[in-house]
Amino acid sequence: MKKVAVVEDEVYMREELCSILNKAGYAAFEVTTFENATEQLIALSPDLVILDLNLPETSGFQICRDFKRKTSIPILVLTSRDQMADELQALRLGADEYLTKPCRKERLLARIANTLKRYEGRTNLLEGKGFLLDRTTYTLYINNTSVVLPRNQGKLLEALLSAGEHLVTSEQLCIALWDTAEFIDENALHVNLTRLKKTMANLGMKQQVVTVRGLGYRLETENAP
Amino acid sequence: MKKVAVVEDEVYMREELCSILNKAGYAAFEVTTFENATEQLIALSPDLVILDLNLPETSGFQICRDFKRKTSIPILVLTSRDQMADELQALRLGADEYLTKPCRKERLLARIANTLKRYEGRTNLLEGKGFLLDRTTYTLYINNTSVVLPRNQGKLLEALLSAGEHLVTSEQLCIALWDTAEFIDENALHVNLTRLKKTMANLGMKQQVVTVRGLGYRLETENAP
DNA sequence: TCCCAACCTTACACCAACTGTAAGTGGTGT
DNA sequence: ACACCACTTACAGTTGGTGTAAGGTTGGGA
Repeated sequence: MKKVAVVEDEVYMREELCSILNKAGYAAFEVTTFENATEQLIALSPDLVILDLNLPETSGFQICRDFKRKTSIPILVLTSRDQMADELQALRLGADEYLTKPCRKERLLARIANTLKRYEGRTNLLEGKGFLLDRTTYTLYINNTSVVLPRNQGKLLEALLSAGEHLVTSEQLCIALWDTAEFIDENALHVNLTRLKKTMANLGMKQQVVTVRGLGYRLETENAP
Repeated sequence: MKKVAVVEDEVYMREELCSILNKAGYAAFEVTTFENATEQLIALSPDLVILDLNLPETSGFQICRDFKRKTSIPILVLTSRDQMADELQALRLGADEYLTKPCRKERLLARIANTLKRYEGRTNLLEGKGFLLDRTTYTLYINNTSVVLPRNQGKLLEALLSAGEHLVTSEQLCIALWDTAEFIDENALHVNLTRLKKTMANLGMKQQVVTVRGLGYRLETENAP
């Protein structure tokens, strides 16, 4: 059953929403304190967030941006603010839908279902500069096409990618590959790195693996020519 | 530059839209005859389609369904029909956005940008009941996880899926597998089908392969228990 | 009821792709 | 110039996908 988080300060509205969601077969969770709403949401890790914009103590916009920066969970903004500027702002900050109150429950449910559908399978995607990586299958999406990376190359790219563009030591990479660093096989690691570099180059990826002599490796974004 | 197709019968509206799109940095393409609109769209393969519902000779709903069955390109419905029933119907048939005319261009552009962003990397996904299939790599997305199908199983599932739930003959499946039906190897086909059935069962998929004796195969959706 | 064709299952052997090994090359700092 | 680290390449073992073939089931017509 899909989890939906409801971030709304007005009690009656919140309960009404939860009731609708539960009847429609979702598991609804209420967020009732807002100063650390983003952390609460991350801890809850729902499949979708319904977010009001007018909140006490903080702004819905703020939550929207913070949450989207850390997750790829969809956000549906449901608000009484009907100014276009608000809508544009919310969409720009990463909201996936923007509905204004009052909103009939059929429309709300249809939009929720629609949004969830489009996020199907998107849960395990890691985001790189100009590409996406599925951490489960190591399918790489780039330039409107996709390739399945060999397992080792996938693991390496995942390890590098989840470090942002920070340095990753050989040891960490060994653990990523073989779940142990006891008997580090530097050679095998280098071979696998070479292979990854080659396939990334062949795909024309914007990010490339850079070695930091004596320390480890990191991803680096190519400068525009 | 992203390609946007405009399916709209009213000349003034169409040109206006294209002008807005071009100014915003998209490459706009007009569709002006509608009886084979789906084929035209497929041939064009834009990054997004703007679709009117009231068209001569055919229905926007029809186009929406047909197009979504064959591609995973996003559709933004832009129509003067403001009845909720129309909106629900469009969303159910696979539309990604539903805007009613008149619509300010800022809102339209914001929604377009938003939709395109969320479709990044998803261009080759075929949609099944409760799962998605990447036609390039045969990565299967189901239940918040993903698996890469062996190539033959992927080809078979792709062939079955793109026929909706209609019948597919052995001959068609052979062509899908080996690009020829000259020397049909019924046996090898059956073995591959068995394998596909087994992996689908193991994944607990809602759709399953049903054989129609003497005619061929088709996908069937399991009834709820 | 029996029979035959269509279909399914299973096991096995071939083949392609990925992986680690190992030997040899390049390049960087002292 | 040397030592050390990093890279490249080739090769062989392993794994997993595929077609083949043989035997088992199913279903509809005589």
